Amino acid sequence: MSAYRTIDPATLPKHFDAPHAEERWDQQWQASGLHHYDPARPRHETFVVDTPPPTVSGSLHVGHVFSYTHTDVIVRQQRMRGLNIFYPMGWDDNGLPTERRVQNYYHVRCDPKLAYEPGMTFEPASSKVRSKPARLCSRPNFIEACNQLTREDEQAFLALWRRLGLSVDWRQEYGTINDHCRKVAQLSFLDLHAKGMLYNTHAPTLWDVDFQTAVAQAELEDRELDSTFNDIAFGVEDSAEEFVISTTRPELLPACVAVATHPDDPRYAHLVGKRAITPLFRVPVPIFTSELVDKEKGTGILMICTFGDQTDVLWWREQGLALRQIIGLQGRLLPVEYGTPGWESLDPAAANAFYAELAGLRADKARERVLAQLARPEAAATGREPPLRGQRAITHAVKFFEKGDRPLELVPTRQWFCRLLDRKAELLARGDEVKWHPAFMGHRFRTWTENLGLDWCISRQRYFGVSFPVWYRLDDAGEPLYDVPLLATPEQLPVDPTVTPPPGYGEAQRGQPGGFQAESDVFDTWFTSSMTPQISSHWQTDPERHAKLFPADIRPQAHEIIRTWAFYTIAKAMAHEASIPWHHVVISGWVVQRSETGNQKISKSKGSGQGGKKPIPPPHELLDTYTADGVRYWAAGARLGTDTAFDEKVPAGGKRLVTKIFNASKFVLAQGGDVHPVSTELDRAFAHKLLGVVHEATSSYDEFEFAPALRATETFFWASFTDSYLELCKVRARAEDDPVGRGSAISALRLGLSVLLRLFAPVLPYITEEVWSWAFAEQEGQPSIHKAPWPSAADFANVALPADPGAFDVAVAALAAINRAKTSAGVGVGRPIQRVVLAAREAELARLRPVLADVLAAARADGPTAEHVLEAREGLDEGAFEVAEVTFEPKPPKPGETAP
RNA sequence: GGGCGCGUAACUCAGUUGGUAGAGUGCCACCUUCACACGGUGGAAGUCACAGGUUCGAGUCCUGUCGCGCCCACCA
Repeated sequence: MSAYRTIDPATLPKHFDAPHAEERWDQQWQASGLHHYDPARPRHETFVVDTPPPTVSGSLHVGHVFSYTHTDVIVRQQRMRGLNIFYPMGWDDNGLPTERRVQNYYHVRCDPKLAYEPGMTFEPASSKVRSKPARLCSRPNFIEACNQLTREDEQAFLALWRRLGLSVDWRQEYGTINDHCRKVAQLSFLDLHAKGMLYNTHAPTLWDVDFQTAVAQAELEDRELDSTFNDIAFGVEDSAEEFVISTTRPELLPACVAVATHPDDPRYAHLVGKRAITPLFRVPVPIFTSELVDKEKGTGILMICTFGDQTDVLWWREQGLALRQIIGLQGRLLPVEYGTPGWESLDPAAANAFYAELAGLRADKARERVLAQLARPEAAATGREPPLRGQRAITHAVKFFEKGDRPLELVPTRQWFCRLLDRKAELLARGDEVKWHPAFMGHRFRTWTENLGLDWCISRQRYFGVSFPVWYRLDDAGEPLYDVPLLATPEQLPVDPTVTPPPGYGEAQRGQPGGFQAESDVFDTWFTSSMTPQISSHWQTDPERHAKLFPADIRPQAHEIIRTWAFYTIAKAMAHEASIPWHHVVISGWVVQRSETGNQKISKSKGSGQGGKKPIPPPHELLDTYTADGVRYWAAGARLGTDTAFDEKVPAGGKRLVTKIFNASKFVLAQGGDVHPVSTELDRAFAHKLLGVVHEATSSYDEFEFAPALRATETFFWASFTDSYLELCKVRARAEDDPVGRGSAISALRLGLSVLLRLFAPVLPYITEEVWSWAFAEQEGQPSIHKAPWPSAADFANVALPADPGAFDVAVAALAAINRAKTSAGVGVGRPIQRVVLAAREAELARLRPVLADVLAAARADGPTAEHVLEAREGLDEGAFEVAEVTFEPKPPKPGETAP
């Protein structure tokens, strides 16, 4: 007969040394290749994660820890199911956030006109340096600075991820600006172009005047601003009549090209077809009707300018209106001259005099100036009264670039677009094909797609990004021919067209008539990010790998980027391969901070500590205080898609759980003896109850819902395992005179601990691995718990069903009744009992008898002279036990004291 | 304006198909107990936002109202 191998608790530390264990196990896992993807195994045995590449902007916050833990918990559970895990990590290092951070950190600005300066170095800028103008550098130098800083930032992220225990296969690491990702993005461009989905055009585009770049619809953000409705009188051509329009943007008056009213509005019907005369500039503009005009808004008649909003663009196109662009790329009013073609005026001299006061001003300053002008009588288009007739304060939503500080303008520029509007139905169908967790998040995708109003603008006038693999031929006059772009060949990629000439051309022809000119724009970062599944699968470069990794299984992400990352990724997979990019989207909520005014998101850009409450500590402090397992416990407690208010009590509870696991494990594994099967009724009933928890946790994980699984496991662990079962079987586990009962208890304790450790392992990788290594690694022949089989009915195959599945709960209830009696008598639960009378209904007493010996032992009512009486009392509730009478042994004297 | 989610103990949150309201923290009392005082036992604490409805029975289903958050639309 074999005996259990035991541990000697004296050889273990008093408390779990989490920091050292975390470092030791992380190194062990890296060394053993535990997290490595095995390309030899087939697709159906593989679980593929399309990990979100975090934006490497330097600030790490608790929100990162939260959502990345979610993914890792899911991944670890899948690994224990025996699946071959593909879990990569990328760094989203290109794009505006990086440029902005580099500008601030090194106090530099990119000037694309400068020449590359080899050997230029970048140091963090001191406050002294910051007080001077920023250093200018060439585009290649600027990109070097970006690369330098992102490398540092990536190291900080990597260190955090490792400590948090993310079971990433670090061999699959990438940065979105690296050669591989640039190549995939450029291949995507070539494929979309070949499929006819791309076009470039010169048209009014959403433009950020600070960042000097176009932006896409998906990057818009509405902000409520205070504004003013200004009532301005217009004249009517060949008439003394006037009418009043309302506008929030009087500075666009010089760009007015038409006036519109509703077709059913009797107030202005007589004006339709005539020409209006603008005040100040006295420009005649057509008056027409449109269903889009709201009769109730303002005065019911409005001016159309190039361009105040999207509706202006629509009317401008439909009506073939004039283009009078006055807002320049930098957001200042451009010089114009009335009296020239396109700028007709009834009084060009006066118009030019007024406009001269405006030219060069920023839009906001121009607004004040125009309003001052409109208050002057000579501004009127007709009559003598000043045209400004009234002002009303309002608040209204204004479109901003989500990263920007000034309202967006609509400025005609040349941009590249990807056609999406004509494929909405297919996009919606793909969205339905994907399973969203939680399901209601699918609505966001649907709403966004249904309301899409613009094709995807994919070009950005920035520097640190992926280049277009495009050049344009120059005609004999040196003008670029945009309609027939020269494309790179796939073999050339990745390519920077500003450095490399197009196929068939020499560098000497750059910028020469008859030669070529590079496209200097870079891709929208989402153009690259939307390829993360293909970046990992090596789409178009490794078909075998691609087939094994695409589509992925899960896409974990946050809900605010459903319209960008999820949407564009679905669009790309649809366009390239008529496929979905992944089978499941798993959405994490936000970490929010409570405040008087409501909940605030812990923002990536703003950092924590908003809202006047105690700031949330940065991740490394949380890990120091609560250990990696404790912090993971906090994150794993949140249901998918649900926002969570950060409360330090929760990770503190996680740390407490870790300590409890440590101590309970020491106790269980210290119990030794000959091996016997689980046979005693109490042990069988305990095991049976645990099997129910296994089923519950497993079905939760089937839906990627780790929180209910953790909750069920934890509840059982505290209430049933440590507080109850350990107490109930403790005496028998040491009984020298009952080898069978003792062996049964020890087997059940070990089974319980083994199963519970494995149920906890995805959430608490460190403590579970630590305990596993003490005994189970050898016993089960599996060195790491993270590759041990996920608990199932197979673990209980050798445990016979209990005669009464509820016997365990009956025993717990009886013991609790005795504990109640001890507490109300003011004695400790460890005090031995002389005599106890336990009352319950006869049915309960019958169920108690098979487990009575364990209950009495746990209650210390099993001494040689102890008495117990079971008293049938039918008046009690079902399942209830009551102590009718109890007397205790006298308290033994403390050493040194004399007995009374 | 439309949609989605949320509203449960002082705080943070669970609550499966409708069947006597739960946990952790905090609070109170007691207990040194041979895994653990980073512990244990017990206790107090809720008009399940509000109002109707369906039902023998509603935190749960239906309708409406209020509050909070988010998504989308409007943006003259």
